[in-house]
Amino acid sequence: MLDDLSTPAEGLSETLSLDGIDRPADRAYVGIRRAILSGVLKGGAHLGEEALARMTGTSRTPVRDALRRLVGEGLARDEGRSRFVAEFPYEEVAVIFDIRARLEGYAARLAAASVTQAELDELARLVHEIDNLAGPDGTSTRIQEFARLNNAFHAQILTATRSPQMQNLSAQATAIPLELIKQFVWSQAVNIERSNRQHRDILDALTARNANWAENIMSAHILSTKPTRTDGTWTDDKQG
Amino acid sequence: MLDDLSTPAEGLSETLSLDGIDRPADRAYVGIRRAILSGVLKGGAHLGEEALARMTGTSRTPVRDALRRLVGEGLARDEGRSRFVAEFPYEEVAVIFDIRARLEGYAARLAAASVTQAELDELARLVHEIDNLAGPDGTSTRIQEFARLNNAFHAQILTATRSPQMQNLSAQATAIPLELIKQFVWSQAVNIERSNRQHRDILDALTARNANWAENIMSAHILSTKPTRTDGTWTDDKQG
DNA sequence: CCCCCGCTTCTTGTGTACAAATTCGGCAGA
DNA sequence: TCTGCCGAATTTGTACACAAGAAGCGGGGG
Repeated sequence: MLDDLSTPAEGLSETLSLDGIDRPADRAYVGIRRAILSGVLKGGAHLGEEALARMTGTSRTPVRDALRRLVGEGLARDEGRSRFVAEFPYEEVAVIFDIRARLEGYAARLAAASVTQAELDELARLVHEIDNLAGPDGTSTRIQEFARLNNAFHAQILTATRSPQMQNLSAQATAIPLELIKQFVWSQAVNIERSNRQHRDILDALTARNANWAENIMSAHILSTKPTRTDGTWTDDKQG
Repeated sequence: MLDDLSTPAEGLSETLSLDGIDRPADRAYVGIRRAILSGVLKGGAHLGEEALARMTGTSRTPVRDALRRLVGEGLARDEGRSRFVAEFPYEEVAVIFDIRARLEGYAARLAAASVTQAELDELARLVHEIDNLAGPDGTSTRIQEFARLNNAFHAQILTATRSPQMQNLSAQATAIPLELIKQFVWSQAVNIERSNRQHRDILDALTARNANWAENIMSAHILSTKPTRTDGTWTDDKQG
C-alpha cells in the first residue's frame, strides 16, 4: 500500500524537492512522475488518489489530471477503476530499445532534411560539453551530467524533425523509470567516450545531410546502449 | 468558435449516436473523440470545457478527463491554458505512415515469435471475411466494413506481440482523423483486394514464424497504403 | 467446518461552487 | 490616431461534497 508515503508534505519535499513549485497541477504531476522515475513508487504500486494528494500537498483534482497524463505516457496503467505504476520487465525494456532504435533512427533521417545551422551548432556544443565532462569515471554526478547532456542531444534532434507526432511518440518511448536503466546501462554497458564518438558521427551525418547515414548511425547508437539481461534483478521487478 | 456546437444534447445524439452510453466518462471521451475523428470538430478548433460538457450532456469533470486522454493520444494539443484539435497537414500524415511502417513492422517481427495458433486462426478468419465482403466497389458501407475488419486484423497482431508498450505506441500512431485519410487512401489509392493479398502474405509469414519476412511484408503493406499528396485539400486543413 | 449472503468501508466518479488568470474591449490621455 | 491602462467577462484551475461501485469482513445457515 501507499500508507508509508502518506506522510505530511514536508517528508516528501526533502526527497523530491517539490519546494519551488507553486501550482498544484505541477506539484502533482512532477511529484508523482519523479516518484515513479526515481523508484520511490515501485512497479505495480497502487496509485490511490487520496494518498497522492496528501503526498504532493494538493487535492484530488490535480492528482487526477496528473494520473491521466501519466497513463498516456505509459508510466502508469489503468486496471479496473484505479491506476498502478507500470512495470518494466526486461522483455519490455528490450522492446522499448528496439523501438527507439527505429523511431529515433527515422527521426535522424527527418532531421537530416530539415536541421538548421543553429541546431547543428547546438549539437556540436553538446558534444563538446560531454567531451569535457569533469570527474572520474563511474561517479554518480558524472553519470547524471552525462544523462542530462545526452538527453539534450537527443531532444535537439527530435526538435529538428519539425514533427509533433514524432516528438510525441519518442517522448513516450523514452519515458522509462530511469533508476532501472541506469544501473544496467549507464554503469556497466555504456561507455561515455564511445557514446560521444557516436554522437559525433551523428552530427557529421546531419551536417552532410546524408539521411541514410543519419538513420543507420542513430539506430546503431541506440542499440549500443540496449541493456542485456544479466541477473535476477529484472525479473524481481517484473513480478512486482 | 464552438457556439454552433453548443446546441442541446439531442442535436448531437443524432449525428454521433451517443445514446447507448450511460457513464458520463464514456459519453465525454467517446463523444469528443468521434467528433474529432469524424471531422465535426475541425483541426485547430478550440476545445472549451463548458461547450463540450453541454455537447456530450455531462459536466466539466469527465470532459477534463477525456481531454487529457485525447492530448495523450495526440488528437488534441495543449496550447497555453486550453486545448485545441490537433491538425494533420500532409507532412505529418506522411511521417505517421513512415513511423507506422517501422513500428508495425517490428510488431509483426515480435508476433512471429509469440503468436498462438488461436490467434493465427482468428487472423485467417478475418482475411476470409474480407474476401467475402459484399457490396459493389466504392460503396461507403463496403469501405467501412473493410476498415473495421482491417483494424481488427492489425489489432490482433498488436495483441500477439504481448507488449503493452508496443500496443500503446501503435495505438497512438494509428489515431488519426480518419475522415481525412479515408478520402485519400481508401477511395483512391487502396485496393481492397491487393490489401488483403498482403494480409494473406503476413499471415503466411507469421505461420512460418519467419520474423524477417513478417517485418518486411508488414512494413511494405503499410507503405502501400500511404497517401500521396494530390491537391490542395491537405494544405487547407494544414492552415486550419 | 465450510460456504454464502449481506453489510460495511474504502476508493473512485461526478457535479458544482469558487478562485485565479488571461484576454478583450473601451476609455482616456498624449 | 495611436497607445497604454483599467475593468469586465470568459475560461480554466482547484477544492470539496456527495454518489456509486467494489472489495473485504463478519455472521449466520447449511
